[in-house]
Amino acid sequence: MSGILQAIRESQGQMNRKEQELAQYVLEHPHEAVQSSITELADRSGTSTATVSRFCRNLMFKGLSDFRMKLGAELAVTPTHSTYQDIVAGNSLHSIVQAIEMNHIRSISDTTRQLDLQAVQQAVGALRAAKRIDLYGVATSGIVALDFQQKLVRIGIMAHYWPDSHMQITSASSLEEGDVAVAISYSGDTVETYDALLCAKERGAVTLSLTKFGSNRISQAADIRLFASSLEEGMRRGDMASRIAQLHVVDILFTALVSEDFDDYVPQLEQSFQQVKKYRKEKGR
Amino acid sequence: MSGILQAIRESQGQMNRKEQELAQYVLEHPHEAVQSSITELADRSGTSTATVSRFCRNLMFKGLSDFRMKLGAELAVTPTHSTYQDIVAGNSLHSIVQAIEMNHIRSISDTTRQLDLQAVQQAVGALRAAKRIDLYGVATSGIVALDFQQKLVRIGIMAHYWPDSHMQITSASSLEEGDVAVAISYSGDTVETYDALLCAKERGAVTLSLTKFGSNRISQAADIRLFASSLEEGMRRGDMASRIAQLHVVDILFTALVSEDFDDYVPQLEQSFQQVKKYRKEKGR
DNA sequence: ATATTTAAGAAAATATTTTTCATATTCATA
DNA sequence: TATGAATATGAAAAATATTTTCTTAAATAT
Repeated sequence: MSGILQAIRESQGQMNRKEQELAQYVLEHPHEAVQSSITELADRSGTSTATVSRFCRNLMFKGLSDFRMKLGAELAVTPTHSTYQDIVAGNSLHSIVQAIEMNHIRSISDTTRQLDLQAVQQAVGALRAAKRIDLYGVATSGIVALDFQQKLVRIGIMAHYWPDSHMQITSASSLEEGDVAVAISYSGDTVETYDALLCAKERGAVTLSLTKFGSNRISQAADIRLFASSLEEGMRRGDMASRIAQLHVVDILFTALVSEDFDDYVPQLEQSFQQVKKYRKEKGR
Repeated sequence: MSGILQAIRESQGQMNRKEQELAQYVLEHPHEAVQSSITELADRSGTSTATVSRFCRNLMFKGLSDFRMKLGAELAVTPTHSTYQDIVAGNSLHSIVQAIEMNHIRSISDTTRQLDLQAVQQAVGALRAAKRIDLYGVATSGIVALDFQQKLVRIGIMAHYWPDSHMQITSASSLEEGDVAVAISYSGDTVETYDALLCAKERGAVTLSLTKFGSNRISQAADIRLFASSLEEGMRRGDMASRIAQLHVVDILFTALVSEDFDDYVPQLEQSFQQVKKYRKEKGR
């Protein structure tokens, strides 16, 4: 099942009654949904145009056309890698390997399909302009934050990540106007991460979120929202693919950043690489 | 090139002057074209909305939205270029996104292709049998190690990762026979990681390596060798894909481990998930 | 039981797309 | 070269589609 449909299914429970009905219709007839106009969609799902419009906004799309475009793109993807596989007891090693490969590849391409390039562009602009960048996240998302920090530091950007969530807030509280705070959370509901982001926002920092698709507190609070698609519910087995998808987005951000200031950053990257190498050599081995 | 773009190029010669100009714009900026409204498209291509509308009908689409939908769907299909893409200065955001997607997907499937299932099986056996598991790695590979540690701890396995490489050796020196030491290093040459692995080996631990493909000191020293493929290119820009590939292998190991002892581990996973949730709830939000 | 909040559709306001229509341009022919 | 027919094109009108506002109904809290 597609990342967007999966996201709809996951958040269906939190929706209003009519939106649930609409969600149901979309889940059952995704192809019709992508092709019909708002009136048709409203009629067929037994709702109203207003509800359809709100439904799309609530899912964090820019509107119906945006929803259509992105779902359409996802549905178009070749059915070779199409269905996410679940992993259960006593699977053969071979089937496990295949399932994981499929899930990872799928979540990377789903994430790419629904990526909002304008939001990416904005994010890159903000990151470039920032004097300082703070990263927030815990557990699996903390690892993604740490990864991003490493990359940023390597090109000489002052980026901070504290594994301790109190320190995350402490750090947020010293941000200044124009700095950037990046909140990473699969669910988009992690309390600690949300708090740190709010604090950063109060300080006047530009806030950026990287969460799963759909509506959630963290992305709602953020100025710039990025989404990583993933499949599974509830983060139990799920954070494997979601983490890969998040790292994928981090790589895109980072590469775009480097690409924009190629002449500044690439020598930096090269230098940090060489310095580490040299330091290690001198230690005598 | 996509079928629709190809068709446009082929019939471009027979078009009216303004439609040719529009066709040119679409050929040069297909992604902008699918996203913009008719007014934007008319403006950017230096034509009028009437021309845009007619253009679509002339190409036998039902209208602009139909054209958008179908071109969008075509563009969405991942181009299956088999070669890794390099990222250079001033790339368009879109080409960056495509290149990264391609590289990541490619490195995941390459890694899967060359994975030695017997080695994986041995690794899983050793990990299951271990009283304690030590993980070694620095920088990007340290993140992979940390990720693996988190996963193992979640199913109740005593796994250690120290970001400090002296502590890695310290930890290694207290391993015992039958414990497992996992060394993660893209190059396979990282001094600190190598030292920790050697130390673990001396203590009688089963040693496991996760490195790039080919011969390198760390994998030579290890009892069980796993390889993650990636771009060659010396680790500077390459470590994006290599890290994804390494995490992919980690996921395979972890899933295989869980799958073998499903009834023990899955409740553990579930419990650790619920405990975190409960603890967070109690904090009152 | 009453106030307050929330949900949802009708209708109004916007925005988008298509069609019509008037004009400009090209091309063939005398 | 002049003339008329055919075609191309954009402005504006008409038709559609989408979003927002406003009102009422329903749910929830006080």
